[in-house]
Amino acid sequence: MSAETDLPKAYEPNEVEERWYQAWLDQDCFTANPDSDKEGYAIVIPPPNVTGILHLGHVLNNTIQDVLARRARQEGKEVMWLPGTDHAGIATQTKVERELRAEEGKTRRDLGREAFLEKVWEWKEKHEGIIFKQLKRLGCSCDWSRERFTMDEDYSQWVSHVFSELFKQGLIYRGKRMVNWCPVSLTALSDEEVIMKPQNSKLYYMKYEVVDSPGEFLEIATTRPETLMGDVAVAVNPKDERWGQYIGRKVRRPFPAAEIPVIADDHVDPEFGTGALKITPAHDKADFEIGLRNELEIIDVLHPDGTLNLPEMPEFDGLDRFVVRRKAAAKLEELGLLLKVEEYENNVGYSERADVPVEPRISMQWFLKYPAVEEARAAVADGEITYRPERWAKTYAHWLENIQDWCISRQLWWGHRIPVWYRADQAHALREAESLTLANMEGGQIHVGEEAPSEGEWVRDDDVLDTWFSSWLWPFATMSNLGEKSAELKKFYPTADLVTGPDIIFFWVARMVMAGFHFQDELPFRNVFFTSIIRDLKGRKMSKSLGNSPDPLDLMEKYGADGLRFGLMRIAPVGADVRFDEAQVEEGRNFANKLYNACRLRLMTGGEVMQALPPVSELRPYHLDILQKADRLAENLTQAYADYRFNELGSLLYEFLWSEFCDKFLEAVKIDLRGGVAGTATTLAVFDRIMLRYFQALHPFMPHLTEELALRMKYLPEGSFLMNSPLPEAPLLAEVPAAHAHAEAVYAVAGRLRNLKAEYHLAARKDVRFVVKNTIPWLTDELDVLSLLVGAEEIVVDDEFAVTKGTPTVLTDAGEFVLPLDGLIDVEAEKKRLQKEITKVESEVEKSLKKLQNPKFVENAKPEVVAVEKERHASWLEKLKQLRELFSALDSD
RNA sequence: GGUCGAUUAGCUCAGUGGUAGAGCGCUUGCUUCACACGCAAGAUGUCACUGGUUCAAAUCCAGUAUCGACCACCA
Repeated sequence: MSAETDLPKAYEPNEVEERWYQAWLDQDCFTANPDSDKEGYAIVIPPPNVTGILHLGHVLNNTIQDVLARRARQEGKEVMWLPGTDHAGIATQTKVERELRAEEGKTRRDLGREAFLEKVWEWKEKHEGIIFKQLKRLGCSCDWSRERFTMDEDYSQWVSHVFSELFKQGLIYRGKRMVNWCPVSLTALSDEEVIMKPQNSKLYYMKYEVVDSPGEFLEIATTRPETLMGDVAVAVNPKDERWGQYIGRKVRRPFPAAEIPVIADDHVDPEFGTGALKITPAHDKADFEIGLRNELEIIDVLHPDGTLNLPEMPEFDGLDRFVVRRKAAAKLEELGLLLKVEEYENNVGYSERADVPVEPRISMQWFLKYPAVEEARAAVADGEITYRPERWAKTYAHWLENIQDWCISRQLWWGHRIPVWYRADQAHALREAESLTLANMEGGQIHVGEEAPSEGEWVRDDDVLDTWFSSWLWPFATMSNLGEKSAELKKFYPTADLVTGPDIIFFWVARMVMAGFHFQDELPFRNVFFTSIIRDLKGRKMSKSLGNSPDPLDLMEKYGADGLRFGLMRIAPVGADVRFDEAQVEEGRNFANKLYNACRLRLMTGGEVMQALPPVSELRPYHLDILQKADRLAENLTQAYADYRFNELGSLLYEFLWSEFCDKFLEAVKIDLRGGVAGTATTLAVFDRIMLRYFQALHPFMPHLTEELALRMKYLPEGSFLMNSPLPEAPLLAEVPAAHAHAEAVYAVAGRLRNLKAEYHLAARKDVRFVVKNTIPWLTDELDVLSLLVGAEEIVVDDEFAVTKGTPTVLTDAGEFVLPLDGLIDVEAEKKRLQKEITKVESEVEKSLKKLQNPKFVENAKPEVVAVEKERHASWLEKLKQLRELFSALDSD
């Protein structure tokens, strides 16, 4: 016996996985060659935050990408899976600021821009790469030689170039606009970074006195009394009869005291509150619009950090907006102007990162009019880009059709600084200018570009760009330097598949499509696969604060990377959320072990690897059956890949190996595998031919295990890798002889006989004998296998066998099987068993009869459906007849 | 308010018009010379509800309920 028999009984993945990953790296298996003759296939990774760590969402997402990449290699394509990270402006800066405050008690302003940025770079150096180490542990076949970062110098050149181009095209402008302001991060946010959350608020009803009619009041409802100091008008709907008489008159704002006009505006909903709306143009988007329409003054009463800016009212000045809300309400009450307060649930916009309510605020920002909007819309609508699941295409289209200019400036330090320079002598005026456009550049007042002009003194804009303003260039800026049509770009762009979450359709996917068209004249990817959100068993999102998010590294330690990959892929439905259960990963681990043990069985038999199949004439039904199923598996996998049905791929692979290959085939040919029998060589050949193909089929899901087993089984020449071996094209069986069907028949009979044994509590007994009567001819050749499958001493053919009363008998398609127990069995028990079966069969007969007697069924149904039904009915009828005979034999004395 | 999903076994989910499925869990029996991370047998369903289309509906259509996601300037 060889050393292989000393293989441990259970597969131990950890050492194997580490060893194979290193081997792949050492042999440059993941490195893409842009000069290759093969067809190019590329995926760009959705760049994780540079200092991020791996969570289950990443595992799902990246496993899918790895499966696609590995499959594409097997299909003979030149694969480039390009990895990289995102600088994640707000997220990273916030982390560093928090650390700075905790450790040194300083703010970023205490350090100054340059020193602070140095800190952030240090932080980045310290924490970057963690997530990639984790992806390597998972087995991801990224081309690590091409790792990119959105703030790499080359990449930054792209960002600045794109800004300049868009500015020169008149698509970027600067202006004072109402934006979403985060009072904690002290920066503007895009609409997409604002999360609406339902909030238990209060609706305050108050009254403003009518100036020309003392004692008469206008009633107003608001959720934000803290902004009333910025009120410049009260608006009512012109059609609202209750208030029409006040339009054009004035009411008294109680504090600071002022007379403000009552105006008419269609926006006001007469049904809501009192039908009168206080107008605070500085602190509400809708009010701002109304202010513009009515040329109202803008009074800003808030500091950027959300505290009140109202020196004339020291009781409020400097206090937080929410404190002032209560104080203002109290003051109204004191003044007798507060009518009532109602509980009220409304939606409040929160800052995605800082998780505080955003403040609508007028500020000077840079905006982009999106380019290539129509092309981007059409690409998905016309199917040039395929969305999976398709329904996200509608979400995408809706966004593009209602697209708003993108606020791209951020009042942060970490990021790409806006490449705009102001002439030093005019800097102050330019910074405050109502608008800045192309005209200012043409007039020589500003310069746009990464470097200041050599002549004269220039100062740079202080703001940085939204992180997504760099991410949207990802598919091509990672592949080429500015101004260069790189080999990579020629070979791999457009990329094939993008795998990402539907939550970033607007942030990222849509914008990449626009950038692709605008800057490369070409869409950036052809397929977008949207992964599902992973939830816990209670349906909650995974989150750090809930503590319901298992660490993927722990899971890999416990179950192996392959186990985690397989478990997750099997449960990832197309387009719905996944409820994560560790038991599913355990299942993946168990599956790896099952395969390992099937191979262990083969290794224990020993013998050479069989390179060719014996002629079909030498194959038994079990061989034909499993070969045919292996071919069918390959076809089904191809189809499932075409449809991106990863969960189905998992199920197909699982089902074939466990149910078909192990439970049926291996059990049927076990004698051969113990060696030294006539059939051994044939069976080994079938095993080897199928298993090599199966390793390839499974490889994208379980790359480490399959490489390891292919090596141990000596299926591949020394030094070659399973991951690089192309999928075979020809099926294992060119033609399938009819005898393959005998195998399934034997398995079915075995099931019935095992069932019978169990009913008489003989499941564990190996010494039982069966007699078969009226069998079909070919079965006699298969009785040895049948005995093995059933766990019987022997099964003999004896048409003359006299069945004594009470002897259990089962009817099968292959004959009448008797389990002679010679009086051990209670006649009544056997009658009961038969009666149960008769009842079952009777109801089947009735069901199919009913169907066949329906003339409309016979007329309208497809002929093959009717034929099947007829056959079914006939066989049930025959069975019923036989069962009744058996039963009456018991009954008669 | 609008849009889009989901609802199938105790749990997680497959199932695109023709006999309701898998894994886990549960019950029973097995330490059988690949595997107890295993083997064998078994029980378990108003396919959310109400209508409609059809010879035939878990499947197609309409509505209802519940849950969820996204969009939206009712303060």
